[in-house]
Amino acid sequence: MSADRGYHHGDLREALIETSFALLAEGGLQRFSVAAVARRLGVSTAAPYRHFPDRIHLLGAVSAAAAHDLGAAITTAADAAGADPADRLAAAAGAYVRYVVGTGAGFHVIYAAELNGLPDGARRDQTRALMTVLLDLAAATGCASYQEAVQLVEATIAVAHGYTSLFADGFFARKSSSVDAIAARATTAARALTTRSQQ
Amino acid sequence: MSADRGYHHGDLREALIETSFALLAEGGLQRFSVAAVARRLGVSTAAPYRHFPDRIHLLGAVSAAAAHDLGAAITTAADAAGADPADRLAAAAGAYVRYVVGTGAGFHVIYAAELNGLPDGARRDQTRALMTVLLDLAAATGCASYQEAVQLVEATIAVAHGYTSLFADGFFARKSSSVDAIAARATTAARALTTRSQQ
DNA sequence: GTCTATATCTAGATAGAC
DNA sequence: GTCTATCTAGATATAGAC
Repeated sequence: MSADRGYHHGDLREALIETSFALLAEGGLQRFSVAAVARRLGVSTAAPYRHFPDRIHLLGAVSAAAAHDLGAAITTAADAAGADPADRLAAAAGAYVRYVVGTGAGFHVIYAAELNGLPDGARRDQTRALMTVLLDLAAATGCASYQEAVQLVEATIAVAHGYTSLFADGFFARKSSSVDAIAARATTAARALTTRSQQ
Repeated sequence: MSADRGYHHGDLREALIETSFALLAEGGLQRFSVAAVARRLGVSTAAPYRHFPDRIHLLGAVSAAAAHDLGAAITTAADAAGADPADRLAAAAGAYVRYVVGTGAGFHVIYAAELNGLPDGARRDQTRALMTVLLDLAAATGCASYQEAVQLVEATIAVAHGYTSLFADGFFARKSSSVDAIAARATTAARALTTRSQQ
């Protein structure tokens, strides 16, 4: 989902997906529009409809690509974090922040309710793989049950998504606003989720 | 911001604010529109403009009311949580989830970037008061500095906002989807943020 | 203070020319 | 495969009647 593409007039389909990421990163789903993507690429507003039947299918393709790339980013970050399972899961939160601030495509896009009816096999495979990556990281920390692993994943993503979303809304003070600073805080907060309670 | 209002034809201004909350709770900022609020109240789409010069000023009034009510909800929850400062701050996360799921008006609305230019004194006072409530709760846990308290507030809100926002996007499985269940998990996760690390 | 009517804008989506 | 042109729909906002 990130490899060898010719540029539009060559591969408009791939260019539409890439430019969708750029638009999402700048203005969120709020300001995303098929027309804006087309304008950004210098093609007519009708052109995208040769490649995607409607807006939802374009977002579905973005969702699939994001699930794939985010899963890869998380795996890479976990491996870089070393052997401790709790550190590896916490690193996933930091990777989430960095990926989503850069692309605008977090879980609110990947798992958007409006995509639920889409019979998109590629997307289904990528989202399942992403969830498997997360559940494996959570299970490795010593969860007693599948249910517990699910809830640990939810908590980790909630922390990461919360930081990302407040950051995107411009909530954090200027001086604390570097992506890396926010990612580091998300990692620290996520790490606390697996620390055995000991007051 | 929640007391004695006659109904529209009596107090349309107040009714517009209340109905804005209902719309935000149902569809988020995404689907909020002045026209939809008017329709819901059975008045013409022009009527709101007799009370607010434009959409932004209506959202500003919503922001002020939300900051006030959320601050009150957090104070109440903290007091109900008892004397332990860490429990009191964690309770704020649970109160945030319950309030924002019910009203749709979280920090992304209260501190929305599009409201930054608004010279709205009431809103400024309410948002400052809300932040003071949170900083006091954080400081009481034994923060070494103002900066540390700010970051603890940020982490607590990030957790709460993350849960809320994933919940609103329909991410959680059906069976785990009661507001109270999500609020409880947010409280637990927030509580972990102040637990002294001890592996 | 509210209504009807309207002007303007933007988005989604389609038809038909090239 | 892309363009021009166009239709529809919904939103913001204003003007003027009542």
